[in-house]
Amino acid sequence: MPRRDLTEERTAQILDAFARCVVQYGLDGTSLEQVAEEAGVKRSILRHYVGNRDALINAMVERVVTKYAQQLEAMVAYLPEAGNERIKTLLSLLFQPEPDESAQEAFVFETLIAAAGRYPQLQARLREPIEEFVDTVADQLELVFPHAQQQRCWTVACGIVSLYLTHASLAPLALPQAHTEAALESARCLVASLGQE
Amino acid sequence: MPRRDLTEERTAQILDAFARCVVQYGLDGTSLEQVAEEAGVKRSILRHYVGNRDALINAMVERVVTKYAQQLEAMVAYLPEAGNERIKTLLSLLFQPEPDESAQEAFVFETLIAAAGRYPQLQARLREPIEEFVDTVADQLELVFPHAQQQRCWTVACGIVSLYLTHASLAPLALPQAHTEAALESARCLVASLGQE
DNA sequence: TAATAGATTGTCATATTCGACAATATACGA
DNA sequence: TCGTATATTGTCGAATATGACAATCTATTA
Repeated sequence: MPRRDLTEERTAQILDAFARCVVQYGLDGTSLEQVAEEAGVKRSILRHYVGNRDALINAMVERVVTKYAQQLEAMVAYLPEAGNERIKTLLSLLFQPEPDESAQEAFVFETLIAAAGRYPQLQARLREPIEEFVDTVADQLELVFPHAQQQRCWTVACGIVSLYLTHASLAPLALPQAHTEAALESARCLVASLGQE
Repeated sequence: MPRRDLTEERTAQILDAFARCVVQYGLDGTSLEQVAEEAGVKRSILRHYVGNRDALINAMVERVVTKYAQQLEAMVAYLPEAGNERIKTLLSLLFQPEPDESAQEAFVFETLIAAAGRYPQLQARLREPIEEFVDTVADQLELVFPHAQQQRCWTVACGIVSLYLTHASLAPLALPQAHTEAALESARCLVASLGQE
């Protein structure tokens, strides 16, 4: 007899709006009023489905972390089987021009990282996706360079992820294409070092 | 007969406070009231010396950019003459554990970068310090590897700067020491590639 | 010491924010 | 069709934000 449960849709709608607001107004500087307007709902709705700011932040942290994991998984699934092409494709995917939306996601993540200094529990929660990203890249490298030391693969993976993160966060600057190419070239250079043993 | 001019001190005091607030409340989400309180002055003082939010933001952009340039200059001046040690010292300086204050500066910079999407004039202003950073590192590399192609040096410089930026912005996560070492090792690997021609 | 330019403080009107809760509307099943 | 659980809207009070400007204080120097 009750009405259809809209919790999931409304929650996603509100958290997406929150992410957009955070870019401009910060994690603690975004008013719930603004979020509601950005989401196109009344503030009472926001309050009803999510709660106060603490609840909003916690919900977004979970959303960001799971989204990250999904994207990573999707990317790995997309890679071709062939060993040679596998790393090549991986690097192409990482260092392609980023859509605007992606830059927003990157900045929200950085905002959460900066907040980790204040909210210690956030530290551990945010370390996970980073570590997982690095480990996943390291796994791919080990597949293609079975003779390389695991530690070397991990180090190179760290380097690649670092290069990618900067690439993503500097996107709004619209630097000359050469910067992206340099990042890609640097990543290739690191990978190549694995084959020289 | 007039009183001593406090414009510089007060402005610096206020802009530093603004930077601290921006980390938590964002560029447009920080109330001038909060900035004034953080700076330990009345809001009227802030208004007197700096003005409204637009003026505050513009002033901080200039401050961030000039600070960046000064720090870069100071670092280069500190490097030893000896060619071998020069790059080694440079990398040591870049990839040492960052003080908390530095992480804050990095995030403020990222916040401005994210805002560059909204304020196009910011784009050009923020590109400068990045380009200068890369060019400076490239210069150091050319000094030590005179036989390497200039373009290769620039590419490696791009990579090193990227690795550094990620290192700085992930600092609040307090990742295991191994990550910093991996970034340093990756940077060394890129540098080493210049000597293999 | 007295005059003065600038520092500092106070206050007011208007607008926004947030939490809380009451009130209403509507889709679904019985 | 009707009851009901849920969605949605409305509103109130306390707190805070902002711009403008008036008022007061104080270090400096003539």
